[in-house]
Amino acid sequence: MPELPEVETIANGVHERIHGETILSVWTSNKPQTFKSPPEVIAETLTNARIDRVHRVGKTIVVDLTHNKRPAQFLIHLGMTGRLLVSTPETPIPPHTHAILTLSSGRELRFVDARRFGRLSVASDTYAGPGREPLTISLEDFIALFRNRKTPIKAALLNQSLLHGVGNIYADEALFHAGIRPLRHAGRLTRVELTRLRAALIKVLKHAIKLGGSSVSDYVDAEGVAGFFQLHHHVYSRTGEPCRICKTPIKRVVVGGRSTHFCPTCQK
DNA sequence: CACTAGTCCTGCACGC
DNA sequence: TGCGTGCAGGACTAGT
Repeated sequence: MPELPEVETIANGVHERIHGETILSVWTSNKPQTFKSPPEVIAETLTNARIDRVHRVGKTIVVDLTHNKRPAQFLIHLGMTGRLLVSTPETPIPPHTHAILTLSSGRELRFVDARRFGRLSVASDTYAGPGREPLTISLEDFIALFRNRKTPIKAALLNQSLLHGVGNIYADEALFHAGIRPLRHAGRLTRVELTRLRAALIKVLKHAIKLGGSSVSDYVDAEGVAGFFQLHHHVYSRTGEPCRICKTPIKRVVVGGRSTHFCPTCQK
């Protein structure tokens, strides 16, 4: 379940491996829902394009291209199980491979996605994402995002048109560190609470980026996102286990259709 | 417009 | 051991 820190680490790792290369050819699978742009448009845009930079906007990996001296972008959303692999052609093609880009070095960039929640597309304009970047939004803008919202703060944090990049894990962790219950109405949080929430969110995201950054090679080349499973969650997926601060059992509720974890003592 | 519920998809944990 | 069941969730759609 790659969220902002995972996507950023993967994008950086892929950038280091393949920037400057030219895409020689493109193969796509026949699973239509994987392709938000028509596969033939994707192939046309990518073939003979040079890869200038691989970076992240929200949860989307953005590949900046130059094609016939004009800019273009290849957008990769990993969904739940999407993986980007830089492989040699001799490496067996894993099941659920949906796109293969042959690069000028002879290697291949492969998109593999078992559950098929991932999406591939191309953009001619600069992709800006659906919302605001959690790591750079100002405090005043952050506070304004939640003003008058009646939805639970957890649901608001998952709303990508407000902040993009935050998913279920880091929403729960940020609310824990801010001491705020996930079912609180977003619009009723005080300035002080929202100030704490923004700080907590930035802290957990940056911490996760730091941990992931040291193990890039593990999951770009090899199996899945192993580097992230060692993350030290305080609440996520710890239902019934003792709170790391006060030992109260962590509770699980469903908010916005997502499982949500919190400490009934530490979070008010 | 704001918000919620349902949908997609497959691997895996779990229970008998 | 092996099978069946249910759960996981990001983003989109349809409905209130």
